[in-house]
Amino acid sequence: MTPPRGRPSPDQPTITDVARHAGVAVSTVSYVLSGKRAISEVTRNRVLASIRLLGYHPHAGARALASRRANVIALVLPLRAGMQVPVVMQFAMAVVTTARRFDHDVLLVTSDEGPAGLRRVAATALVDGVLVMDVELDDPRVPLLRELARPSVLIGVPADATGLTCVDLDFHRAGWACVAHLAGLGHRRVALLGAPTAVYDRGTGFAHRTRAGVVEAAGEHGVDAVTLPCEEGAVAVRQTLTDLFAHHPDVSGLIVQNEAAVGPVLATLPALGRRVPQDVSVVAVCPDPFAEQASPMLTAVPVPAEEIGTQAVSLLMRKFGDEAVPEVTLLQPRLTVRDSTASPTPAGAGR
Amino acid sequence: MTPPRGRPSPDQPTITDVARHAGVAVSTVSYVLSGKRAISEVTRNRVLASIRLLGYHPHAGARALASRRANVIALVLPLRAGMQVPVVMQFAMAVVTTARRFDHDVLLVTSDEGPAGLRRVAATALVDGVLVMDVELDDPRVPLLRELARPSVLIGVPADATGLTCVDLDFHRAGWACVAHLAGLGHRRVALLGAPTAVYDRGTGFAHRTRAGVVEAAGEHGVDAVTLPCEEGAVAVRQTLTDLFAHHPDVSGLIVQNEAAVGPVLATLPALGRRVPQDVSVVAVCPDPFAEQASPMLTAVPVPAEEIGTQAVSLLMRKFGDEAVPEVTLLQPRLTVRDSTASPTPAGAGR
DNA sequence: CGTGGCTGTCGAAGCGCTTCGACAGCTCGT
DNA sequence: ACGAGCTGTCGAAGCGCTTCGACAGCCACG
Repeated sequence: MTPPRGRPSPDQPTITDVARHAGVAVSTVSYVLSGKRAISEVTRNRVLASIRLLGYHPHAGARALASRRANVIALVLPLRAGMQVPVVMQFAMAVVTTARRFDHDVLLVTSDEGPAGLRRVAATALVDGVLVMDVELDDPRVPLLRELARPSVLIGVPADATGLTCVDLDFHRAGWACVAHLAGLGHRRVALLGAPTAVYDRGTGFAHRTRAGVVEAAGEHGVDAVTLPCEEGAVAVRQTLTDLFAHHPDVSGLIVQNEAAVGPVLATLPALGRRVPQDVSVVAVCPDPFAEQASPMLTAVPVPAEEIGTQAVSLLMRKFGDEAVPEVTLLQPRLTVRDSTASPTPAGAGR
Repeated sequence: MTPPRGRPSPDQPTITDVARHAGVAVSTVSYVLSGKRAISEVTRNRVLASIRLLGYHPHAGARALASRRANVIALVLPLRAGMQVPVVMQFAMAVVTTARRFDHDVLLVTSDEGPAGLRRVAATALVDGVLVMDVELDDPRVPLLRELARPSVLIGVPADATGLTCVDLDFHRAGWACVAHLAGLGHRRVALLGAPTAVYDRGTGFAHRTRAGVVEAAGEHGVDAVTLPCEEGAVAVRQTLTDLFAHHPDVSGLIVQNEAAVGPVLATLPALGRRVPQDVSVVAVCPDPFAEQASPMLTAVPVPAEEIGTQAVSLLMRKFGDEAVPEVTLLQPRLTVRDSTASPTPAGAGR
């Protein structure tokens, strides 16, 4: 008997309702809201009062249609869970928060939709611009981004960045700084426990760059550096460390860039008879909270996920405003010294 | 000399362009796309060919305006980083993936916008419905959700769920199952290492429910259960465990529900002279990957983040279709036995 | 052979908003 | 006292799409 779905609520008020209620033209209401033309104090107040009273909110679709701006940006995140999850999350939050400050919303897109996902959201004008995270050195989305009608900002730097806008931590320098720190303490043999093999194979920039930085710094400082991938999970980490010390018993400095491995590494070393930092020093490349919650607290180069997110959004907004922006923005790493690094002890060194 | 921004690209094609190119009416193109009216095979093919040829994509805003459906849902996620980050991520990914299967996109909203954020996205018709995660027992957003014109689904169950749609793991039973498992193995004294204090204070449902389940099961099985909050970080965990064993030296079963604490707990116990599982059995409530990567592999009640996400989206879609859905959907926990639990050894028990 | 019911297509009326050009009143400078 | 130049407001024309009612042509039935 009752209709399938009554409309008990007298539908959301539209700008027309507001105009009628305030006794002005629709366009006047629009100008009050956008501020694009001068409106007298009294009229503005009358309109604002009506807006509040009626509980008016402009319809996003209509606005997007008429103004050709959706006020939404897309954020493309890697779905591959496990790895660097906290960083991704932290980053995402920074993006949303910053976007809101610019009066934009954020549409979440997963990497596994691939280039098609990008094309879809861009072509349908669902979003005004795109933020792509976890860009690989030779990423299939890069050419697409170049020809896309909408601005984009990449997190991570592909092999060829011409015509793009990229933001990232300078991982090369980060790796470099870790080695420099250890070398400065007197360590002569260090090892990089890097990302999982799959990450290197994928051609992920930050993994390769860190390694390159480590190798370069090792050369400059005259220390031996062995670099090896490191899978996730306590068992895998233990295996990796065991192997490492079997082949290189005199490694006294460890650089860990896989945040998922940080905990297990710290847990495993004592079990292997190596104390931190007396027998082996550990430097991590990971978010600060991680480093501070570890025991001992870790000397680390923090990954400034938040700052990267903020920067990325800001750059995108500047592009919306047709400003010219640099192709590559690399944030400088700062190494924070905590309790996990020390000069090698003679005993440790003599092992 | 050049105009501020030339329009070298001949603007995206519109439905009108497609219609003209295919020699049909605009409405015909629309019907081909929506399938809401019968279109002859030959016309459809002609239209589809034109669409492909011109690279046409319907304008999301226009579509939303005319059809009153944005095909976007909002996902409200807690910003509080640290805690259960992987679960949140896993969940978010499941939501996006499932939403895409229903041809919807996902707008990311942070909890810290509070009720205002919800109101905004709902009132502007930016989204058709809302998914709210991390709902507290007495959540300020709940009343708003009740009166909102758009459907919503909550992850987590507030104190009063009438008129709402909620999905969650049955944490009460999860806690219950952990105790039952330990009791079955012969443990007589168990402890719950719960969420951080702040989480209980916030009135977060799952924390309270798990504890209640633990307490109830303890009563039924005649075992002693002590429950205590547990902060994050290796140091805090060590402290908590030390205190625990100081006051309750004969606890032989541990239930850990704070996933961030799982690693540290496993690392700390041996250091405290308790082997797992010989001296103390450990059951976790955490995502499966975590449990499997730990060493030893953990007996655990997995948090089915993915299934919850999928369910939540499905329920929301059903509500879009005006279907009736249950107010509360509780997923049943399944306890997976691995290597971290065993019967207490006489020696261990006699401690 | 007329009539009723399909099927496939069209045209037009919006959806709610932005923006452009027009223009009524004013205020000034002369 | 008069036009120039402001200021503040209005009306109307879209933006690109969906959807409703109309209707031409066709088949089949009695």
